[in-house]
Amino acid sequence: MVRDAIPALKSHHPGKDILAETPAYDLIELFFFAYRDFVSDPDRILDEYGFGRAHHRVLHFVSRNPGLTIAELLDILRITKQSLNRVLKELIEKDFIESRMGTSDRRQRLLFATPQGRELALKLAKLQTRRIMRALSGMEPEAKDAVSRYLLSLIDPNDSAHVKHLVFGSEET
Amino acid sequence: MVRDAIPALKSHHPGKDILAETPAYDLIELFFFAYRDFVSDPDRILDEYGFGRAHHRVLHFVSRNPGLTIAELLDILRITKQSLNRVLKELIEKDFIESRMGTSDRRQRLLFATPQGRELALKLAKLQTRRIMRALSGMEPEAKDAVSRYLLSLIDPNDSAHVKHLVFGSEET
DNA sequence: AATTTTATGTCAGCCTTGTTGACATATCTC
DNA sequence: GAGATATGTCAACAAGGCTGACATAAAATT
Repeated sequence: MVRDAIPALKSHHPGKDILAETPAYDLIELFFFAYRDFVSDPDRILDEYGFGRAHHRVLHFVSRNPGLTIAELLDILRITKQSLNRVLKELIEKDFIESRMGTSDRRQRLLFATPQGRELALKLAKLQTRRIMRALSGMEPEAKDAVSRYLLSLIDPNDSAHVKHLVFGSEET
Repeated sequence: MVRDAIPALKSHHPGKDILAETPAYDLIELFFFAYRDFVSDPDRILDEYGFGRAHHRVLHFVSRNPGLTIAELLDILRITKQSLNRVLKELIEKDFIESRMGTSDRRQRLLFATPQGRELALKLAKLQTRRIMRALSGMEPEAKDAVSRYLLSLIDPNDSAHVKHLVFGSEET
């Protein structure tokens, strides 16, 4: 480990061993509190529809990726198909998501948000965006990019390519 | 795009609709994926002890804030005392946390992590720190500060002072 | 054509972690 | 002494994870 080659890893306290990894309590705890509040916004609205966070996640990714298959969705959410099916069934019954048979592979189900589903997904995304914009508003323009790169780097390296494609891959306009 | 259907949402600059708040999908989704992976590291170890994420949160904040009271812990975690008590009881029984009667107010319970508790808390914090350091390692030194300020600003303004004090306030050694 | 693999659905039951409501106890405050 | 406060506890319930087993249709392989 060529520690000195990476300034960010250099120790501020010369006595402390860098390998002991002084815990980054600040970033750990801020992450917890930020996430806690970040997901609380949608909760209130979801309640009115009889939905929970699990429904939100499914609706969000389906709305953002029309034609998503069950397998791809499972890979994104990292839950079992039984867990997914419970909430997905409700979203389909209440007409927020539509499931069509695959065209090339007819075993697959291609998922689409209905107009009603897209509307709710957008409403929730805007809510969260308002919080994000408020946070970014006081910061330098480069900050957003730094935050974005930080979050991306927190993701398991195995998945980062996949996530990158999902998040940035299909930029319309 | 039926922008003209809702006059109140019409933009001054065609194309850039301020009030429509184009969703920050990138930061929304990256936050989800980053958090998903961030909490997954400790999960594996907690399993070996028969603990879950709820135990982790309690142990973490007690370890970081020796003498924390039940009320303060409830305020941090935002859960009911019944939920807290379930996991706290287990942590006390298994000797990871110790509960002492308050000195000035004997109704209060002051919580302390035992040596075993501190050890586990530290082990988990180091695991998460490793992920954080890996993410920061490729970035400019100012990036950490930007991320920190961003996360802090995501928190409900009502709580940010409290969180700031909790996270940065008591820098011991 | 027969077989195997794959994508999905579904039943049944369990666990963790959140919730509400009611009630008990000790201690502090007025 | 009366009332407020900090905590503990019982019971029941809900959301959203999990495992295991089994079913079906369609694709892929042999």
